[in-house]
Amino acid sequence: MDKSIETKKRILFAASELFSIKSYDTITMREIAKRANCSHTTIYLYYKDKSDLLEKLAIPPLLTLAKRIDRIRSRKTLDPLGKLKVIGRGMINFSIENRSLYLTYITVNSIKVDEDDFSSEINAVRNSLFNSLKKVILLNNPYLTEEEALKYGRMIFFQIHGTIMSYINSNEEGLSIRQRVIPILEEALEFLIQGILDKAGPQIK
Amino acid sequence: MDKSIETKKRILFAASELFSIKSYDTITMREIAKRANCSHTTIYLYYKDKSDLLEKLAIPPLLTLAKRIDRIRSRKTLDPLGKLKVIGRGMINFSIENRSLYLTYITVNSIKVDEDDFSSEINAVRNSLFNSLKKVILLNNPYLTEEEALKYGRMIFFQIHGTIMSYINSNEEGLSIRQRVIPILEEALEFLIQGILDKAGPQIK
Amino acid sequence: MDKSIETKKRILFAASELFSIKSYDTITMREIAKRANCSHTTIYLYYKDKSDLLEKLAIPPLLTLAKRIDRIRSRKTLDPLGKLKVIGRGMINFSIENRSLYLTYITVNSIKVDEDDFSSEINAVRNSLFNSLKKVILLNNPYLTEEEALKYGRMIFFQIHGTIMSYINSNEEGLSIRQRVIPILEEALEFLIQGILDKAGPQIK
Amino acid sequence: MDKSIETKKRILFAASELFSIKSYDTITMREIAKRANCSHTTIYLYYKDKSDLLEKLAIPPLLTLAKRIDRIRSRKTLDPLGKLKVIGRGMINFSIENRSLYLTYITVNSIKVDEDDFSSEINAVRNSLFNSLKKVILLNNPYLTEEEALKYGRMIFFQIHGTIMSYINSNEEGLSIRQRVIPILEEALEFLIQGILDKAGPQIK
DNA sequence: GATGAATGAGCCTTCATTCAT
DNA sequence: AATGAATGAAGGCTCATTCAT
Repeated sequence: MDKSIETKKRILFAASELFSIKSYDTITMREIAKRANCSHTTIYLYYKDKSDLLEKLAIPPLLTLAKRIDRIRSRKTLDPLGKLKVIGRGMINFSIENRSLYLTYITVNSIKVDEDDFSSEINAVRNSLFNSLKKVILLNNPYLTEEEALKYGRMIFFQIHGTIMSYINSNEEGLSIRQRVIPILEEALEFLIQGILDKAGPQIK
Repeated sequence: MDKSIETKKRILFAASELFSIKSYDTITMREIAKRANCSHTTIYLYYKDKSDLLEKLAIPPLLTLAKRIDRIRSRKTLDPLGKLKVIGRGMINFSIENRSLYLTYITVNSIKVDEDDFSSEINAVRNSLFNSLKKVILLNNPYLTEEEALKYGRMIFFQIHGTIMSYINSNEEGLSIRQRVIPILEEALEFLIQGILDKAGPQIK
Repeated sequence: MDKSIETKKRILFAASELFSIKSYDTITMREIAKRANCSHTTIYLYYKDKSDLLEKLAIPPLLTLAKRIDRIRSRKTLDPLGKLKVIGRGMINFSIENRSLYLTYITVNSIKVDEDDFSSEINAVRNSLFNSLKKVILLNNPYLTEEEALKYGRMIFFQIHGTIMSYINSNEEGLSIRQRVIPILEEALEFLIQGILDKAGPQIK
Repeated sequence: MDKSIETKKRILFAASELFSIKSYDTITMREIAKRANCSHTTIYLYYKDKSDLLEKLAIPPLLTLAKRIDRIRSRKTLDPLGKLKVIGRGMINFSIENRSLYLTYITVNSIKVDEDDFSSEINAVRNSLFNSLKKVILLNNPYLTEEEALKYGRMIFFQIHGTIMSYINSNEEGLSIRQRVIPILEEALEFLIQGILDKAGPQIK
């Protein structure tokens, strides 16, 4: 019983390691098995098939990210802009640690999109992510209409997403990416928030 | 003669359509052929192999885009911010028209990067694109150091890129995308440029 | 009219050149066409298909060889052993000039053997060749029974054939082959004929 | 375990059968598989690829033959000519039993000769075979120079080789071949050895 | 609980061959 | 008389997946 659980974990871990450096299509079951130190047939004991394995793999980190963002949002010691920066950094870190999963969530490229279970789950998480972003925007400028909040939520997301996409498929080291990219993102967030404050909240004054 | 050219085009178009929704590895020659309404062997009449097809597919539109941006940059009747907005709109239009390819250029996902010919060509164009962006930034704020210009060039690019990536894999209509996305992008560009002016050029005042 | 014949010839020549350096399977119609400076479809104007081309190609040289051997056999200025040597040399030359045809005749490997027309024609020629050999043996020792003549004909043929097979698939230069191989063959023929004289014709004495 | 070994053998056998009647290029993996009563993919379970299969196929029997010849050479109860005859018979038997492979060794037809591992191994064995032959010749006439021994070694080999080549691609029964061919070969060997003795060793007298 | 054995589907590519001009 | 366009069949090979133990 114990052993079985351990094997299952080893497989998941091996797969996640691989998914973090290679894309879905280029990963083979045998490769995963090798890393997990078991036969490739053993994988089928625990996972229906390759895409099942990916789902199982993908959901938890996504949830983690969503939770993490939520937690940041409600942290009291941070000012609204600070929160946004931390979130941005969090997403960058996440994208680096889960390189090819990130792509998977956003560009549902490789996964059969017709498997509703999965894409709906993923969509749920994605939406919760958007929502968090929107809420933080509202924290920054509480006078925004719902519509404006949505719009600026997207704007911010686009900036973060674009940043991430610029390296997501490269082989660059995580550290090097962070050093290069985080300062740019933080400054961009400052600018954007400033713009949002200036333009959309004259009444604050 | 006529017919042959037409077939070649059909193949190219089919491939580009597919490349717009799937990654290199998951696209098969037979799939392309089916879409192009010809036999998969016919493809080999016009393209050496799969990777050749991709190259042929990618380079020309990229060049067009680069040229277009360059032309905008040197237009005299536009103020610097206006130029940036036009460029942003241009890239969005391009990404919609070549939904297919945009991904390919930026996320060199699938292509064996060790094939120098290709990646160098693509990189060249990509760099010229970056450069144009940088130059327009400098037009907006001539007091920037080279380094700052580079940094803000990237920042702007990330915003545009992120915007584009948000729909590039969807099936949404071009018009609908434009309506939804261009206002956000233009406002974002305003904010960013404003930030760049405020922060990096206090001496202007 | 003229032109057509010329094209046909060019094709045949190109094919024969190729067959002399490569094996049937590795030669492609396009390759032949290229060498013949015409389209590969043109070949089908003159030859039913690839194997037809080979047949047309194979018979004449074989006939030539058979005739040549016959002529040698009836040359008056040569003693019987001399004739055999000249024949041996002739076969070696032939095998060098028609490297891959030689193989084809003897090891009917590549050609569909069920095409009776061809194999029968080839067999006919092959038999006439054997016959010539037998007759020369009889010239050397007229006291042989028919059966013995057949047997020694084979023996001689085996020696020649084995010699040829030793280089037929190599890339060695014709000249080098000749220098290396002809002396051995001639001496072998001497020995064999001597043996045939000694043993099978004591009555001559 | 047992089963796997059996399958592997079946594949090897099927391949060898095919190699005995067709050339490397014309044999397909699927064809082998059909004969071996398994899927063509199964072959890849046991052999890296087509050429690997051929290697595995070729080396062992060749080694066996080389050893066998060596053993004959050093047998004390046989006179030199007798040894040669036994060797000749051995090679004929071998070629009949491995009809399949004989061609492969000698006419390295099909194998990419640039794969050094393989051709070197095969060449090694082939050379050892030649050497054995040479040594037996020297046993017959110890007064030969090294060069002469080499030359006569070849001569003998050509006779044997030619004999074998004459039936190697036929469907004739082993027994029938032996009856037809061995007497001829033995007599040929007698003649050749006699010639070698007469001519190359006058000093013996 | 785990695995070795086996397979079918499918991929890229080549080639002889036919069709239409 | 000749050719460019197009194709089906086939080949080597890989991979996810199933079966039997």
